[in-house]
Amino acid sequence: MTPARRPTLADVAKAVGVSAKTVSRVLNEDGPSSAETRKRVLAAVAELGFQPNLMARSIRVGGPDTTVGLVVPDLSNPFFGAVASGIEEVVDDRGLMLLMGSSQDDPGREHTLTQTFLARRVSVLMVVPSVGADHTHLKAPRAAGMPVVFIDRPGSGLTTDTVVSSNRAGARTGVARLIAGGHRRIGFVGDLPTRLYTRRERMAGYREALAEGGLPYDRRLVASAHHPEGSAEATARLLALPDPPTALLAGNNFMTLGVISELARAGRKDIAVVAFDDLPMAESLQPGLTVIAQDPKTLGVSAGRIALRRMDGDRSRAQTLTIPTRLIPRGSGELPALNGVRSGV
Amino acid sequence: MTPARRPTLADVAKAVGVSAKTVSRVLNEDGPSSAETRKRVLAAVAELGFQPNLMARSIRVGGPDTTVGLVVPDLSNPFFGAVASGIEEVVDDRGLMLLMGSSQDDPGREHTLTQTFLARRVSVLMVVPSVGADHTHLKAPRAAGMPVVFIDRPGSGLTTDTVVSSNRAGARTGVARLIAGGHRRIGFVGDLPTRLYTRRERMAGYREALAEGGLPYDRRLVASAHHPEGSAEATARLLALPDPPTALLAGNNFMTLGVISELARAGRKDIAVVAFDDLPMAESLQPGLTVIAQDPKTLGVSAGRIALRRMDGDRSRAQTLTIPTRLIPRGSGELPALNGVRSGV
DNA sequence: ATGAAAGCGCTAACAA
DNA sequence: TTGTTAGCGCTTTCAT
Repeated sequence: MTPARRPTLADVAKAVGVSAKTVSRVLNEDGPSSAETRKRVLAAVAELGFQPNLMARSIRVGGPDTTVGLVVPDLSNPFFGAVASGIEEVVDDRGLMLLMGSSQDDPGREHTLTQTFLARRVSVLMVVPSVGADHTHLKAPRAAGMPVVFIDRPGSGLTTDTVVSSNRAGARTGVARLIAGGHRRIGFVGDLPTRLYTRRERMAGYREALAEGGLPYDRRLVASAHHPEGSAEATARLLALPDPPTALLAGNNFMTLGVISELARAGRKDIAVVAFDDLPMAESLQPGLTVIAQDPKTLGVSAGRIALRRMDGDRSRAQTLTIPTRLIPRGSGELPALNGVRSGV
Repeated sequence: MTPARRPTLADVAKAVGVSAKTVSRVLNEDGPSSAETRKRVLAAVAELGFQPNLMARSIRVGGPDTTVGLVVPDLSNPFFGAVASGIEEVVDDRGLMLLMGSSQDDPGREHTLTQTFLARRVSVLMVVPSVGADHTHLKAPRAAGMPVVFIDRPGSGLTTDTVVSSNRAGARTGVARLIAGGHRRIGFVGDLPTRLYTRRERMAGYREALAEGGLPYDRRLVASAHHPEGSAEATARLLALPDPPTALLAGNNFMTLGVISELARAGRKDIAVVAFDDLPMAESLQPGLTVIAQDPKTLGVSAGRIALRRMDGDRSRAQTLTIPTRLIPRGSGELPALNGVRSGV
């Protein structure tokens, strides 16, 4: 059997015995219509299971689609899930939906995705830029009225609204805490690539704190990894140094998993840890994990608000909004520098 | 200044001095075109920053939109992020994108979302059904060729492809493990509402295991909560019973957070725990958390594969696919029933 | 209060 | 190899 064709406005019109325009009027509460016609039209709509074709509507009206295009590196990363949730919360009231795609942090994929979004005439484009991606192709659409917002990292080749976390200050605060606890050798386990904006900023904050504490920067105390497994290995290497760190800064949620896992495996309860990003069971670890919490939902909410303002005609200068991070002390960052006392300068 | 209008196919055609159809041919690699024209067309496209309007295309071609509509309860829940990621992985090759919306487990919102998706003519509709939601309105579109897949829970009022986890067997295996360890009083901390499919199934598995182990079902050992905080309180109540459980089954990831948090707070290392859903730091807890791991990504991948098969014309009977869960022993489920020996029958 | 005709941006079908 | 015409499903404009 051939599948039943989806009914169109014309089908409804024919069924009722009126013109298509009349049906359109009833459904959109456009011009006037008699109670009688209205009733019969609605009956036919229900009867036929008619669904107006929103694409056809968009075409005719000429306006943009009712979607927000969002490019994230990884759909399964809870951080970006929270961002998406924040965006949705804000744009939902305006009838906008989320069209999402993941770039895998690949500039090529990111470009393909943004092009597709443009072709789909999204109302708003939001991007978590990949390292090495260029965004010059977004200039014209933006000039034509489509808001573009960068999230979590600045974009390149386009000046537009941007929402990021206070990465540098957060890292500095966390490391300062460790220094205040007496630690003098503090390691940093960061993610890759090292050119990644958040990595660079957190690294910068780490170095600032060291400088402020009068501690030397020792590049041997800095390790990097892609995955939790790599992070665990990196942690092991750091602890095997002749003059090992007594405290660690974990650079993001994945790095933290590796650091914690290795410390647990090695039974090293003496190593202080401050971690970037809060994690679900952080407070149930022993000791509890001291974190620099980001606020991904607020990143999304802010991005959404800015976009709506732009859609409402705000033509002011592009702004960069920095969402504060928050140090949550839970124990692991408050461990005294016992080893530090022994092996320090 | 009035924003520049986005260029259309006609604009490109005029700029090059050819017909619209020729431009269309070049861009879609439809019929033949001379190398010369092709070059000039592409130049003009780049020059004007032309982006074909995909919605107009869809309308003309008559086919569905190139999107997969996905309704999940909560975008920020990593479980559904993983599901989404699995779907995307599969449908990406076919040029399909994810259009997502969250229902907050509200049947009304779910209905609105699915209606919007229908109006947008999504190629595929995937839904994690809310308790109490009805899906009869999806019958016609499905008959008209739009695949509908239920994920994680069965839908209602529509027979269609469904992908779920082996909730019952998983729970049974987990509880059997505890019984094998000598536990005779085993509590269950489940989520709400109790009518939720996954909750019911896991509860059923819990009871099956008790029965198989020759243990009585004691409803006082069953507690429920919405949030981790509630789960923590529920756990405390269970442990305060005159004849308290010596082991607990945590019903999902949020419940687990509460259980673990309360046990840590109370310093109860003697309570055995098996938890539904794996969690990032489960192995770093002390003892490591024994879990019944679901495979949300595979849920998504399977749903995607089924949908593609349907799009390719598969008209076979609707199938229900059950994705296995996997018990991962890490210590917390292997604790001996010390209290059980003392206070058991 | 309702309808007829034109057109949104694009492509199928048929010429040339 | 290229162009012309018509039409997707809807809404705008202008009549009636």
